[in-house]
Amino acid sequence: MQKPFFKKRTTSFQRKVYEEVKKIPSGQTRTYKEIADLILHPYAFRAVGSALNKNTDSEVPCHRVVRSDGKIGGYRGGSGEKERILRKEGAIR
DNA sequence: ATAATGACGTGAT
DNA sequence: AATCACGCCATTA
Repeated sequence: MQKPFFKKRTTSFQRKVYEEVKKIPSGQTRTYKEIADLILHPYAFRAVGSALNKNTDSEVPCHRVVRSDGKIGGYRGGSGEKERILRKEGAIR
C-alpha cells in the first residue's frame, strides 16, 4: 500500500534528503556531508541535519547518518539510542 | 523580508 | 586529542 504523500507537506529539499537516506543499506552509514553531495547541495550539510530532525517517517533510516568527524551525531531519540541501533546493525565497532 | 535556529564541517588554538 | 569560533544552508517564526 502506498502511504499518503501529502500528509506532511515536505519541501523538495527534504524529499531529496529522505530519498537519499532511504538508499543507505543496513550495516552502513553515511555522513551528512555525503548526503548533501549526493542530492547536489554540497554546502547544505547543516540543512540536511535540520531536515532529518524534522523527519518522523520510520521508512527513513536517519540513524545511519553520522558526522564527518567520526562522532555519532544527533538523533531525535537521543544519540545513545542512535549508537545502540548502529551497533546492533553492525555499522560501527 | 529579516532574524533566529539547528541531528554539521573545518581550520585554528 | 579536545575545544572554539566562524561559516554554510534550508526552514521556521
